Order: sequence, then structure tokens, then C-alpha cells
Amino acid sequence: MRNDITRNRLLQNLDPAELALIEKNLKSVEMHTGDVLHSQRSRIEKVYFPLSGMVSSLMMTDEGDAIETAAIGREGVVGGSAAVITDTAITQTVVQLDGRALAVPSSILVEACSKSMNFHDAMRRYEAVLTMQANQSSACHALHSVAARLCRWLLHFHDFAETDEFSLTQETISHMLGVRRSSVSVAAHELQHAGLITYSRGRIQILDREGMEECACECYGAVRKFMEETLPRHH
Amino acid sequence: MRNDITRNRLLQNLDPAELALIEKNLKSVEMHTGDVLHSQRSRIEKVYFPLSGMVSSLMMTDEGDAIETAAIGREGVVGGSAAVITDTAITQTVVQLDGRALAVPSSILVEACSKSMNFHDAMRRYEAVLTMQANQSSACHALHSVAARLCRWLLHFHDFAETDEFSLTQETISHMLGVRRSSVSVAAHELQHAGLITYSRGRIQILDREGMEECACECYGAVRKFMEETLPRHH
DNA sequence: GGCCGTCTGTACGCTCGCGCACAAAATTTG
DNA sequence: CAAATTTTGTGCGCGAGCGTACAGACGGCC
Repeated sequence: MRNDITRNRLLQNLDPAELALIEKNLKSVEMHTGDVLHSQRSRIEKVYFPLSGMVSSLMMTDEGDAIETAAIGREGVVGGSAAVITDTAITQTVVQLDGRALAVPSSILVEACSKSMNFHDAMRRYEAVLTMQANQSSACHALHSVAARLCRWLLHFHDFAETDEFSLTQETISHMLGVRRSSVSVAAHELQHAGLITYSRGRIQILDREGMEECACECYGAVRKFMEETLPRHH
Repeated sequence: MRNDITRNRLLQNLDPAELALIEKNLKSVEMHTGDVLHSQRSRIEKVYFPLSGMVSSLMMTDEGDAIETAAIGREGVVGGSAAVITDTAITQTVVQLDGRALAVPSSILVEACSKSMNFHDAMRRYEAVLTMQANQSSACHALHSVAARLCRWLLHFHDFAETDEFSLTQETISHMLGVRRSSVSVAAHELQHAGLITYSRGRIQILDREGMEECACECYGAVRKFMEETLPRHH
């Protein structure tokens, strides 16, 4: 468990005394693609510190459409707003990439935040990262093309996956970007034609990382930069 | 000044002891349409509690486009994240509708938050409202038509203006919605034709509030509902 | 190996909104 | 009152992405 903790960058940057506030209540859980960690508008009972994998923060509409507003990996926490702001989930959180997380009852986390300023501050800083991502996504979805957004999203995913090859259906991606599946098919072929990726039956391989960063909209870099500036340096 | 304070709903719900923490440092300021209260990525020096008027939270892109991700009026605070999260502005805040506000140096506010849990909590709750709006805008910009978004935006503006008639150029609206000016022209004519508004040379008059709520996307109602649930009842 | 379900490539018409351009109307300025 | 500026109405071609549909390709399962 002690070893697990260092895999989450948010926890990693806390002092032992602060960690002690929640350590006993941490429980390691598997996250599988498709798992819903929190439903939109429901009460947040558990908070997750990912050690690997990726979780999407999704905004759902009444018509049943969904759109990704932020992505969370081992640099952050899923459902942290329960401890920092309100105890109700603004977005739905869904596992996009298999991984593992340390789960803790939100009541424990709220208590830890009230006892330790540092703890509270770490949570708040990560909340700021999520807020920034939501704002950036707002601009991105309004102003940027499907191809650029696909590129951006694959770069983020690549960062979380930490491998150059991974499985992803076009269906899944289309839900993240809020476009239809065949638009993803066309855009993916553009990227493949440009020699940036290979895409075959749900297996995507990143070939030219630099080329993709050029093809992606500014949003990828902006999010990364804000994270670097806002989160403590990992040691 | 005491009388002014009750005009801001966030301050109105604080106890006298909590207000005393900032009261001496509050300064009444005029807000004029176009005024930039905070530039994106700059340090937040002052925080504003609007008493009237409206302020937009805008996300700017490198290409010079802008898009509104949230709107703030006398129910909230502009730049509150300086006290709650980071001291850097994620978005640019611009006055959209003339009004007045109580300004306070952010250092004073940060101190007040550290001294009073209630104060801190009120700020955090409003931050949640802004985060929710950013998420909702993300979905809205990606999935809803210009006409529905125009309707939504006019309803929000109507709430802040507290009059049925107001001045607004199509140019301004087009920047809020992230569409081009002539698209606004077309959409506005649709609404006028449907008998919902009259629009003549920058003077807009709301004729059929209920009809507009039907025409607007769900986002208007969702934001209002979340605000009702999250902010304390006004007494 | 054969069947079936999932995932993908692609095509076609259509709508929405862009990009641009320009004239008309109203307001401001000299 | 005339000129300049701002704001709006509108038209037209165009491209992006939707909605839908369908066939082919692949993988899993028996």
C-alpha cells in the first residue's frame, strides 16, 4: 500500500503526517473500461486516486448525448470536489482505460481536508486543473475541427496509457468528442494518411508524436502547461 | 456601504462577524461594458462582488477567438478562485452589462477565507457554480444550435438585466457564442419572427419569456437549477 | 471451419454555419 | 446638414459534419 501511494502523484506530494489521515481507509480497486465511478448529479460516496489508467469526466445532456470535459489519470483524483466543494457530482466519471486506483470514502477525505491545510490545498489545486480543462474544452468544442480534437484527445490518452499502442473503438472516441462515429473514421484516416498513426480494427499505434502535437489544437499544450504550473513538482 | 452589501446575494448570506473581515476594505466601483476585470493567465489582484450588471467569463484561444464559459451577476463573485484555489485567472473576465460592484484586494479575501469556514464555504460553493457552468457550456457549444444557444444566452442576460429591454450588438453576442455575426443576425430574426423578441438596431426587447424558455436548450434550466440547489437561499 | 457479433470504411444527400462581401439603415461627428 | 462610422440585413458559394445505411473485415465462439 505504501508503495502504491507513490504511484499517484497527488498523494506522492503529501507528507507522511497528512497521508496518515486517510491511509488506513484507502482501498485498492481495479478500474475497468466502462465502469461508472460517479453518476451525474448523484452523491459522491467514494473518491478515487488513480494509480494507472484514465478516467473521463463527462457532461451528459437530456437528449442522451455525452461529451468529455476533462481527463483524469494518476496525477489527480476523481470526485475530489466532494471534499472541496459540493458533495454532488457535476459530471459523470467513467473509466476509459483499465487501471487501478486507491478508493477512500469521501467522508474521510472531507475530514482530512478540514484537519490539514496542505491536504486541502492539494485537492483544491487539482480541482483548478479540472476547472481549467472544462473551460478549455468549452472553447475547443466550439472552435476546433474534429481532426484537431481527435489529435488532442489521442495525445492525452497516449500520456495516460504510457504505451505507444492501445485499443480504442471509434465509437468510444466519438462519444468523447461529441461527434458521430463515421466522422472519427474519416479523421483517423487523415492522421493515418499523414503517417502520424496506424489504425486497424481498434488498435491504434502512435508513430509520430511530434507530428501529432503540430496537428492537434493548442488545447493539448495549454492543458499540459497549466497542469505543470499548478500542480507541485513531482519528486 | 452596509446597504450595498445586501445587494450582492453572496455577501447577503454571510453573518455580520464574517462580513467584518472584509468590510473595511470593500470599495464601490463602477463597471462599464467592455471593462476587463482580469486578463487570462494574469495574477488576480482584486476580487469583485457585483451589485448589478453582468460579467462574462471568457476563454480566449491563441487565434484570437473568444467564447463565454460562464456568466456572473449579483449572485456571485468575480475572481473568487484567487481566494479559493489559485491566484491566477483561468479565464478573462469582461463586463457585459453596466453595473456596480464592491471590490476587495484578493489578499484580504484570502485571509478572510482562512479565518472563517463559513466565508470559505460560500466562496467554494460559488466556485462550484462557475465550474458547473463551464462544463455545461462545453456540452452546449458542442451539441446545440446557434438559435438555441442565442435563446439561452438572452435568458441569462435577461435575468441579470432585470428589465425587458436592453442594448446589445450582434457583434457582442457573436463573440459570446463563438459564432460569426451574421449567424446571430439570422438566428435573431428567427426569434423575432416567432414573436419571442423584437430586435432593432441593438435594442432587444423580450416579449415572450415562456416561449423563449421552450426555444432555448436545456442548458439554461440546468444552470439555474444547479444554482438554486448549490447557493444558500436568499433571505 | 462456420457462424455471429463487433468494428470499420464508405457513400450520399442534407443541413448548418462559415467566409466573405456589400448595401442599407441608423447613429455619431464635424 | 453632410460625411463618417457603426450596425444590421442579406445573399451566395462552400466545407464540415450529420444522419443513415450498408457491406466488408476481423475476431471470438462453438
